Amino acid sequence: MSPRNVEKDMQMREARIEHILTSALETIAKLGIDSANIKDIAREAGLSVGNVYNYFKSKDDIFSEVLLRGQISYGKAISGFAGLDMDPREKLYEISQGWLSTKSNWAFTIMLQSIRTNQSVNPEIKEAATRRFTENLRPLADIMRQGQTKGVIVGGDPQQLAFYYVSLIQGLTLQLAPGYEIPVHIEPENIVRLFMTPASTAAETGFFAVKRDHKLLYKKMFDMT
Amino acid sequence: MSPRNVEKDMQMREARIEHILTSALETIAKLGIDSANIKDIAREAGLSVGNVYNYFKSKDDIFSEVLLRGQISYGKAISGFAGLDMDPREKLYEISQGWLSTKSNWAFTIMLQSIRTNQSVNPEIKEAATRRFTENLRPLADIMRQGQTKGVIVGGDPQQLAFYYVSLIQGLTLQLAPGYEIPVHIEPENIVRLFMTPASTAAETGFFAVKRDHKLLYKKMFDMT
Amino acid sequence: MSPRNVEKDMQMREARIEHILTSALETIAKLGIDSANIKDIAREAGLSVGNVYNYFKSKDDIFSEVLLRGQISYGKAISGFAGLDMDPREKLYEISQGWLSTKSNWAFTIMLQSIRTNQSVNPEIKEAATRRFTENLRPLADIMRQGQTKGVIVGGDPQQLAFYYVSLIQGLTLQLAPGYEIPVHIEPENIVRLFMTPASTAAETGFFAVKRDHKLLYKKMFDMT
Amino acid sequence: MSPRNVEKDMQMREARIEHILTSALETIAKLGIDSANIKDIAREAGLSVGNVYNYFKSKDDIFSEVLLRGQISYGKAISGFAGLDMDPREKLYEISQGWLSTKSNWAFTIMLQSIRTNQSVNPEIKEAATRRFTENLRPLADIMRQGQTKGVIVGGDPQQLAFYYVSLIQGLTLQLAPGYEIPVHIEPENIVRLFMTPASTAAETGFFAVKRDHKLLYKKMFDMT
DNA sequence: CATGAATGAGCTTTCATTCAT
DNA sequence: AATGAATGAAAGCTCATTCAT
Repeated sequence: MSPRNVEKDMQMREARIEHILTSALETIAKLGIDSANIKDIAREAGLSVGNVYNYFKSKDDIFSEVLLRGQISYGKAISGFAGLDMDPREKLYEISQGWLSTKSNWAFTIMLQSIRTNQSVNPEIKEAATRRFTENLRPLADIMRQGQTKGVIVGGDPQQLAFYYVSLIQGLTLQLAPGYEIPVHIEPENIVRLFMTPASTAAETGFFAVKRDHKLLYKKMFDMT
Repeated sequence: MSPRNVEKDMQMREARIEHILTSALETIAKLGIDSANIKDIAREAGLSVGNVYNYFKSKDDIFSEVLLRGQISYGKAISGFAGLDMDPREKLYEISQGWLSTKSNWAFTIMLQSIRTNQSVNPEIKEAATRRFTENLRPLADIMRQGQTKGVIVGGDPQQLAFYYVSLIQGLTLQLAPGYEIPVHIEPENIVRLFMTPASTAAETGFFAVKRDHKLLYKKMFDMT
Repeated sequence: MSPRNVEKDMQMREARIEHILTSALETIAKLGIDSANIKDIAREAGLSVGNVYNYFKSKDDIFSEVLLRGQISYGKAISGFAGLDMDPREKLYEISQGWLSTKSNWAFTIMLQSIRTNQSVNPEIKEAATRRFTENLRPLADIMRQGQTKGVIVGGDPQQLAFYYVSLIQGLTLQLAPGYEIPVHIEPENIVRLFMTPASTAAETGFFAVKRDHKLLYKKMFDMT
Repeated sequence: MSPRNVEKDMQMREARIEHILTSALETIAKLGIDSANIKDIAREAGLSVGNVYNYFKSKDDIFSEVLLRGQISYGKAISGFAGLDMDPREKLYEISQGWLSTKSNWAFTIMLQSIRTNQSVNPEIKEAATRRFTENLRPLADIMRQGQTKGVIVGGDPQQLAFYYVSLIQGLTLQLAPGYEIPVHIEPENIVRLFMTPASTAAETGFFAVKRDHKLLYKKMFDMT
């Protein structure tokens, strides 16, 4: 019937969607979420403005989809770490290191805040974004609990600890936004140490010195899709 | 005509400026930084749109002035704490408690990020905001150092610790943005404990139970302008 | 306080609103309802596009307001006729003559239809327009009833007769749309005769020949606001 | 290749064209003439957008073709009635009843008006639509004349009477547009009575009570293509 | 200083039409 | 013929900023 390969079309379409989302994220990372408009995103993607609307029904749709995929991807990565047989301290280290070294992550953080606090955004989208954020705390709380069981992570409500950890990471992420850097070093091992028990900290001799291709592991987790 | 009148005029003008800035902050807190426009701010201030422009030359001007004054005020408050003769842990507790309990503080955090990452904002303004942020780390680092000297705060570069602390507080502040709350408790004493030494944590028996009108103290510091 | 005359401002504002509505009607009459856009209306009114939005919140708002005022005005005129002490046949004649001789009335008829049948229009607006149309049938039915009582108007449900009469007038109105005229004369007295009883028609000798400044009377009724 | 195939192709093509036109009319009837776009029409027809352009060169082309065929079909039906050996009153009754009971006829009326009043439509198309409308008055005038000869239809210029009759029917048709109904009954016999002579009306005892499958006859006339 | 009407650039979105496959 | 992705010209609307009063 159709002179075109339907299956290939579908694949192309999915690839385009992916491409637009990537371009949107990059545009936000470059221009800031306020200045990033459809024209810029389309240009970044190498498409016409009108064509973008063949794949997404609105700008909000694009933005919330970018955030959605980021949150899902992040959630899977953290869940992956939670399920690994590895020192919980090391898990936190890997997560911190991986997240902070990925250039455009601050854009995700900004988007999450923007979507949650912007009055003109559809309430359902806001609610969904908040809910996914909350859900993503769970695997992190699991890691905290694992650490507490082993006596290497400080006591207290694991979910609250997870919340502090995530807030700290997000806060730091924002400081890493391009343009004007803050002249203070960020060292993942020091971040983790804040959550470690006295004994654990004392005993730890060169724990973090272990060589490992961190990025690879983190990336691997992210690709556990 | 008389010098008295001129002076009084100046005071009136300064009061107006203050009032507009307050209204701007409240509007942002209410509507989000994207939706807050001049008309809204003018309405909140009870002024006409045109009249607002008699006091500020642009919207960006208002926003960066709001941020500027917030940063200065915050800096003074922290410096005030740094100079006090008080247990450093208590200082951190007071600061955490005070900051997190002030409703519209998340708006400052959003503004700082918005100004720093928005491409259309004047680079000088961005640079200034970043610089002031960095400067405000110093008194906090002083408090950290005081704690380290007394052996109650964990070791490491005090400025880095201050940076982590501020990032954590800012990250938490964002989660407190109105609309959709995250169902996790935030307890200032637990935040401070993350930065305390083993010994300090162990010895601390009911340390934070001391009754005090925290808000009053924090407010007092903030009003040291 | 205000250096401007507030009352005068209000009057100006009302005049502007009126002016925009008139311009909108004229634009529709000139270009057709499909082609009439805000830019055209603004140009016709001698205003900038943006300024139009200081008086109306949307294009639909303008259109439905035009229709609303037209319907109200029409309703008042018909009610006025219904209350007059005058031969009902003459009332119908006046109404027919007056309505058909007003140039832009076809635009009202088109608008009513457009608003009622356009899926993208707010349902409340559609409902309101339909309701007002129905309400405006009543005074016309009163006139029919008056005629029936005097034995000069044919029998049957007065409201149904009114509905037929209005539909006929509206149908004719549409044929009068500018551009390409239909080469058939429209004679108000013949229209009225369709609704007259045999006796009434027979007895009528030169009834409609009576000289009168019809337009004046009709206009007068319209201005009974 | 063979002549047979060419002929069959032509038939297929004509069937497609017919199908698209029907789909266009249904889409307009469903969504209103403003909202009906090519994508909707193509979907209704079960074709791709691009393929529709293999049969029509523009949207206006489709619309004016829908109207053209409707007008031709209507003209043939009326001419058919004019040529029948039947009471003229009955002819009018059949026409009224048939036209008003066909669901999507209001769409034709709207289209006629839209095309005639829309400035962006090709003038030739507008002129043609108006001309055909005028031509279609003739057979109706013939029916009026037949009635006048028999003394059952009121006097006056037959063409003018036909014009009134058509306007009335069109006016009523618009009121029948879906969405918000006007709560007034429409009774075809009452419509016809408006055009009947006193004697005719008096003598008529149960004239319209004659049972007949009206729709069938009307349909039959319409299919005289 | 005070007002809010006025401007116009810029944004998001729609859609008839074209075109590579 | 058949497809739907691609285009680009508009449309509606918003809003920071200016300006006559």
